Amino acid sequence: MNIGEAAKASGISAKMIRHYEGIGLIEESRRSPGGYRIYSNNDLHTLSFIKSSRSLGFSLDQIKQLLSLWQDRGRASSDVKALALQHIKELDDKIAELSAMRNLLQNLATECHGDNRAECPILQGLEQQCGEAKAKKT
Amino acid sequence: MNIGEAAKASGISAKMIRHYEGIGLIEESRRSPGGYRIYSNNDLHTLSFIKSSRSLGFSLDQIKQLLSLWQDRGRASSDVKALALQHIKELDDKIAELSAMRNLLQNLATECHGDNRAECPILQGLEQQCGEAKAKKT
DNA sequence: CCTTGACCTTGCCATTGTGGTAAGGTCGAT
DNA sequence: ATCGACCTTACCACAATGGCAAGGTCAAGG
Repeated sequence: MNIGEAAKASGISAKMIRHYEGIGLIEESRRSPGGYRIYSNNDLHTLSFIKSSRSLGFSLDQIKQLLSLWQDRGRASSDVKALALQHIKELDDKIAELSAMRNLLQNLATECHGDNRAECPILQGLEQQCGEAKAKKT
Repeated sequence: MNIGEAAKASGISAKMIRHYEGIGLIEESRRSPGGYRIYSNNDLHTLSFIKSSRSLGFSLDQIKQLLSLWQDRGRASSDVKALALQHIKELDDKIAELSAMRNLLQNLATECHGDNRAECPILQGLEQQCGEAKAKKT
């Protein structure tokens, strides 16, 4: 099947399929005489695996590892689990970070009348030491 | 004060201060005869405001709006609150998305023995319809 | 046989926010 | 005069995705 069909079937855009090939996440596909990429059901299976992994928030780099474990019959499930647990931790950290932001902001917003007067606890909060909320990049 | 001191005092890197100037988030600063940027306490105040806003997860675009409201004596606090509520919604959406991922992944991980055998429910989950987890970009 | 339209190809640019590096200028102190 | 610490601009990079443009392929229908 062509890339368009593979895209539709896998839920990954044609653009991204080409990109994944370019960065070596998937192998270069076979080509038709005219140069069109051709995908087998097996390829589609791989694309779907990638799609699922992306849906769970794994990075392309992590997916590269997942893929090689997936294709390694001699893998230890502990290796997979380690990757998963690490990602769960990343998710938890991010969730905690966002929740902290949310709560701080919610507090400020609650105090704000939200009328046509200029006085505004939200702006006052931002003006002050509000930066205490440590928001680290991950 | 020079950009280095302003950076240290505001918690925003010199690199970013220049960048913010470049994209018009802050005005071009005064310059010393030698071409060095010079910052006043007032400028520092603005930088701190930006820092706080970033800590709460506002985008630079949103911060541009916040800044103009902040500097507008005739603002209505409702406008600020609207911005804040919108951002809270964004945060909530993101948190919900990440939590959904986390929970799905946690379920898979719980079922995985994590030993040296190859059988692995996590990989099996990714292989199957796991893509059900709709993870939309925001 | 030739045209048309749908699909494919590559390649480059944009996004968001931040970091890095390089080549050079400034400044204060010795 | 010189040295080190700081500054300047101007590029490149990341991650993951989208968009556009100029051109090639292919199948169907006239």
